[in-house]
Amino acid sequence: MQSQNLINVITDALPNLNKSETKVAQVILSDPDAATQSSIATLAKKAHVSEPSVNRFCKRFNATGFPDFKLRLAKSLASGIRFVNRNVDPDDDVASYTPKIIDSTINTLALVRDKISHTRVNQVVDKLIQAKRIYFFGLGASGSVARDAENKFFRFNLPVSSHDDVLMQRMLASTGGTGDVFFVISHTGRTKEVVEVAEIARRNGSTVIGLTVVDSPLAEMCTVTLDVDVPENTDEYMPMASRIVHLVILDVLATGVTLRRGPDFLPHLEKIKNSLKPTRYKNDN
Amino acid sequence: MQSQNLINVITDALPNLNKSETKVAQVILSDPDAATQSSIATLAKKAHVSEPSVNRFCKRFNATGFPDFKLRLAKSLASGIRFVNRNVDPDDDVASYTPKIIDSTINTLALVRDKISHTRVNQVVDKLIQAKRIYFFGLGASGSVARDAENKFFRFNLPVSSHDDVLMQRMLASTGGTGDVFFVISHTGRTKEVVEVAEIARRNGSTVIGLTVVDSPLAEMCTVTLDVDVPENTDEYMPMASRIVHLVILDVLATGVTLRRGPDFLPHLEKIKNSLKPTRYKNDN
DNA sequence: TCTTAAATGTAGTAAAATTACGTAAATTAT
DNA sequence: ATAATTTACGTAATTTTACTACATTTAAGA
Repeated sequence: MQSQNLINVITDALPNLNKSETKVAQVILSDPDAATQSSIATLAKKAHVSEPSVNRFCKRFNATGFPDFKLRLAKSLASGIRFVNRNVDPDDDVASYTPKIIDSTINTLALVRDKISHTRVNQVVDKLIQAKRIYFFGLGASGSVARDAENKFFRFNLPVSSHDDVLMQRMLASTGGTGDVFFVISHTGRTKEVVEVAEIARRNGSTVIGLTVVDSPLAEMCTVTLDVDVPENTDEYMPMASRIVHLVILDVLATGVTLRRGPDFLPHLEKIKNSLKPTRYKNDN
Repeated sequence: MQSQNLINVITDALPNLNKSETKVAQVILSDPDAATQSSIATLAKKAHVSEPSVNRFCKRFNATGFPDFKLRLAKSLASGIRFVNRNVDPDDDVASYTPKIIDSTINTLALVRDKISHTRVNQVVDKLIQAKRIYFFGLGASGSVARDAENKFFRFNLPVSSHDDVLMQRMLASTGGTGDVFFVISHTGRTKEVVEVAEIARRNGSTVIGLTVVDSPLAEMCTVTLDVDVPENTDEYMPMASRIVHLVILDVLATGVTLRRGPDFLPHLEKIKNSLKPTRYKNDN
């Protein structure tokens, strides 16, 4: 993997290096932080090798040159990198598992940020803008995602509802038609009931949007799919990141819709916000 | 603070910079990763300023010079996290607002990771382990967080329920007692109804756990509070990050409980996982 | 409007990194 | 063992990059 820690890479490569490269490696490993702040000349001196040797050393590790190498070394040294991609151990204490779980969520989000299709997002926003009515469907953990989505989207002055009852979902899907958008959320994309509901809705001419996994049965059934390629967690201790990802994607969609509505729509949002003020103790925003 | 992220520092300083420095800042913030790989000349060209201006800019941020500045920038960029705290503009397109929203969520999570009190997390896990029964309470957006929590915690073979009905919450709070844990989730910590419910539960001898804001009326009412110091979003376009944070904290708590239960408990979790297999199309995990 | 200070740019200089090339060491084949 | 060939390493020149000193412009204050 590209994001593998440079220091580990160097340590691993140590036995395969030749004389002068080993000298350079040792100097860097003995004080990587100092290395990031030295010039090629001082480093060469410290390692008792020539400058080009240091340069060649850098290129061996896929850097374009010495400055690039230092940059990558600096990134490896950054504090934020700590727990990246590490799983929770059965004997971890709070101070260990807390950042691990949060970091793992952060990494997943970063992945989604870089991979999500903007075209698709746009298409979905299009559909949501055109909708006369929106239904959010989800079962299990996706049920609360659907509910959260309802809480976000009712603000757009549209009939919106969320459902986690399979029978209810079937009935609604079969009564829907043009102008109705069924927004189906599924962590696996393979739950039979969910796929069937999507099929029913589709057959009746409704728009079906899927927030689910690439190439899943559900994805194939939808008008547009926002397929998220979140790595499946095999670890028992690790929580499901897809819920979080789905929520954030719904945030993105809601923002997309708000922007399309234009600035004239903002007072309406403000009104909703203010409606809650009397329910709160003072010193509020 | 020294470990403060350079990008945040630049963003904060933005209003105090003079013309050419602002130009430089904008170019760097718009693509920090590119900045770390450019020479002072190319950066100066991009920002339409002279090279010494870039150099002065770097020195203003306590760097010894341009290379040192790039190094520090690189560290801030480590682990794929862009800490940029840019807001969504009314005329942003998908490609702009999508990463902005995800980055903002990531940024908030990173903040929580560094600030959350491990002692408190431990205390809450203690209480949850000892609980005979757990009620998750939340209104509005926190309602779906509560529901998600229920979906996670029922796996521990405990009577668990979630409620978003104020009357129901009051009744349950007043009938509770020792061994009952009321887990109250609130974005603001100032919703009167919620604070009252917490008070009722507390009076009846139940344990009240708050997932809410520091120094809020709710926080003061609780046996233990996990107070999250998530920056309030004033921007209309920006989604509420606290929901996500709350969900992730609940992930952390659930993991804490799982670990305390020990390895003997894993087969039980496995059983629940397997129970869903028949509901899915094949080729599943 | 003049004075002064701050901001920015120009041009020259120094430093750093890279390349081309040559020599030395090591490896292989004879 | 020694010649041939490859690989490793260094020297020196070149190029790129960063920095400094100073000049010019712009803005602010009197």
